[in-house]
Amino acid sequence: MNSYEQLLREHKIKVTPQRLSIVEELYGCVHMGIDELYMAIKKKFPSVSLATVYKNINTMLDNDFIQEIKIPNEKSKYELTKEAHSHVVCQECGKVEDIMLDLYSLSQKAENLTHYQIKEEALVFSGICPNCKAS
Amino acid sequence: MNSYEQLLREHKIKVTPQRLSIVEELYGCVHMGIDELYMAIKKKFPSVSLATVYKNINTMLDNDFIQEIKIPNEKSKYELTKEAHSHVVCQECGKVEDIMLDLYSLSQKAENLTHYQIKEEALVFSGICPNCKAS
DNA sequence: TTAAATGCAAAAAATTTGCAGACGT
DNA sequence: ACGTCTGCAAATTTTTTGCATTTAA
Repeated sequence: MNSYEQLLREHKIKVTPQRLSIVEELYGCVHMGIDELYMAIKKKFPSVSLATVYKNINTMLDNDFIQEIKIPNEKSKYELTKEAHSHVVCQECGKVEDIMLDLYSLSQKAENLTHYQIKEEALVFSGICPNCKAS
Repeated sequence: MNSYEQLLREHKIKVTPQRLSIVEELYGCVHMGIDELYMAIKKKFPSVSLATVYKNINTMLDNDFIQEIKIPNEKSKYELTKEAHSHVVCQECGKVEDIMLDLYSLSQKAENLTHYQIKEEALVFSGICPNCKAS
């Protein structure tokens, strides 16, 4: 049993070839949108249906196996769930990168200012990546 | 000429009753989704069409008159453009509040870590608002 | 007067659902 | 064997577009 299977089982998600393809695609800090994912999977798995991708994305979201990243002015992308982190997205090419930042004190400030009980934070920086800066 | 008209003109947006309704609804740190907005406007303006609301939202986004707020697990809401700020959203009732936080040093860190040139930041805290905590 | 906005209906895009057959456990 | 997943098609939902008419400047 390979590690992708293991990952799925740990989240109580039944292992199917289609689901394994999704994990393969997203493994290793990869961020993809539904269409990207669909087309990528279709290459190795031509019979896959878009509906199946949607269903599996929803299952995986429900089981906290993947996360949706909502990006200003762009469509959402998805990633495998890992420790909380923030994102940097390139406004030119759309590339997304993970970034570890300590948001604790900000979160504290937010609680003090609003009296909400803060449970999570979503932080997305937008800018220009080194590649796009060069060209 | 009232202040809503003025606001629109400052952003080079032609003044129409439908657009004035949108401004009235959003004025004063109000955050609303498309449907909410549509239904609110329909009350004072029964003939308004959903297509018009979409078109106007898009025009206003293009002209930087309003901003879209992408919220985890929820539909987007819109607000009048003002100085950069962050948001706190209640996971129970969906209420959104503005919050001023200094993200400068975080943004610097993000630049140092990723070598992106950061242009903007979107920060949304999710939690439970004081009202919902009480009940 | 002229370009742009409106409302409607239709079209397109995005997402979900129902179901028969296939598959995982 | 049982319940779940898949693929397909159809149904919804969301958003955009085309066009005739009205309206703002």
